[in-house]
Amino acid sequence: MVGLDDIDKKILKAFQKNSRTTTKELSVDLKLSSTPIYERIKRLEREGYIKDYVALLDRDKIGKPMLAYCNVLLKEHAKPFLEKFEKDVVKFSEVVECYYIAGSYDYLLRVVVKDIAEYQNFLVNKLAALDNIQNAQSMFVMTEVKWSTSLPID
Amino acid sequence: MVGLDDIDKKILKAFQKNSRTTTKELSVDLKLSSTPIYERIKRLEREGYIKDYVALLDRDKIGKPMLAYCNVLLKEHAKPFLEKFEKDVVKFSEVVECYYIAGSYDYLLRVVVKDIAEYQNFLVNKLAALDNIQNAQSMFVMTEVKWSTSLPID
DNA sequence: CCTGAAAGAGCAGCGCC
DNA sequence: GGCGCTGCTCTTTCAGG
Repeated sequence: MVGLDDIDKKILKAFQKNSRTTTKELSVDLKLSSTPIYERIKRLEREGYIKDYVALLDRDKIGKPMLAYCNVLLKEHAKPFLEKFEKDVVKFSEVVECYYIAGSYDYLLRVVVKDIAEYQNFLVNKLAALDNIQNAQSMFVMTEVKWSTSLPID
Repeated sequence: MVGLDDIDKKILKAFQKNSRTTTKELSVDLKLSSTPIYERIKRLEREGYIKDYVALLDRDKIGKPMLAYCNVLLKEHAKPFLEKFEKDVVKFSEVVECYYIAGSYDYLLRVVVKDIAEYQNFLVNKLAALDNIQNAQSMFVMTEVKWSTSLPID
């Protein structure tokens, strides 16, 4: 992590928790005026340390309380088959994350749905409807013990 | 998802993509003045639809390019054992997410680290150092095919 | 539940150290 | 690098339909 001093790191840590933190607040905490804070933030955005500012919503509140992870094993593993699967799977709105993984399966999906019926519909009519699916194993989340978009900053 | 009309949903969708969207921009898109937009946003915050505003950072840039999911199986499954494990695991800064799951394992962890060495240190000196760990199976992410904090809003 | 205006707060640019 | 000033934009409030 070359190119970041302690002040940059503190700005990033603060923004990971709450991106509405004002330059004024930061300038008090970090004992600087707001100009250098402002310029550091702009630099962090420009150089790509900060990718996005987003609102995090409550799954229960917006009617998608069910969360599952789904391990997918393909039949064919040549590159065109992987690309086809990836192209198809990213289109499903239920799939909010998809990873190509090393391990006993090929892909890991994070799937957000309303209920069991919607999950089953996803599995049967969408995922399994793709060709090249060998096997899909679902892990239903019972408890979200920890969830954070904050990355560790040493 | 009772209690949300189309305008609310559009605000939430916009904010999931970019929380810096101004009430002014929204007021143009949604053909309203900024007052109702503002009041709707405040209501969505107050009622908990919007949980947080955060900055999303680039893992590579901040020096944590390696991502793994780790399935954990415990030895003992009585409630006090689960609670003990959860209490311990949330303390690890590498573990950014932890789910109690139904399936062949007990927990699924999202682990963010610098490299293999840091992962091994996590696995051997932190996770396996807890008592009650029966087995831990790692899935290393090779490609992040899709990643989004945006939830589907019907 | 909305509009429009007006005050308040924070951002962004500039000259100087 | 950082400071302080200044204009500008967006947020927030409020009177009125």
